[in-house]
Amino acid sequence: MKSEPNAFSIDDLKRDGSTSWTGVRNYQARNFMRDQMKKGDKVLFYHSNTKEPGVVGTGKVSKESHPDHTALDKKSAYFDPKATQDEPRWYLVDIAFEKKFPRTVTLTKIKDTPALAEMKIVQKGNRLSITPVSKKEFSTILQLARHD
DNA sequence: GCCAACGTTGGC
DNA sequence: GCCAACGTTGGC
Repeated sequence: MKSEPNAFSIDDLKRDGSTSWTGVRNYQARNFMRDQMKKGDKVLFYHSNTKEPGVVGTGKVSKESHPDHTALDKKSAYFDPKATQDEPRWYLVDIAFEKKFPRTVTLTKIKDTPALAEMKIVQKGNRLSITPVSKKEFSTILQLARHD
């Protein structure tokens, strides 16, 4: 799951303990949260649009799919006039903090790691903010977080 | 700040 | 239903 650290960083998640993943307004990303992500599933927390983009830690799904209330809030930057109480249109999951890596597993590092060549994040033009990660990829990232 | 790669919108 | 125009993402 990508987040811009300016908006919400791994440190924010650590501070808050958990968060509702608000603001996703892309159908594919929404569908992953609504249909695929189950309680207890682990997630990689990725910092995008920053000096050193990469995976900075892990979290886990603490609450499965429920409506993203910010879509109904006129004052929210994420307000969507097409969303209603009955048809919320946008869904999210809650993510609990697990750990922050001692160092970032950078996008550069990921690109240099053959075992991670299939990760969606390194594939050309992939701008999706939420993408599935295989168990193998997940454990490879954890290893890279421990040593080079 | 640039720009490639998308996704969405809306006229037709 | 097509597709041009527009907006956004996100690495560099």
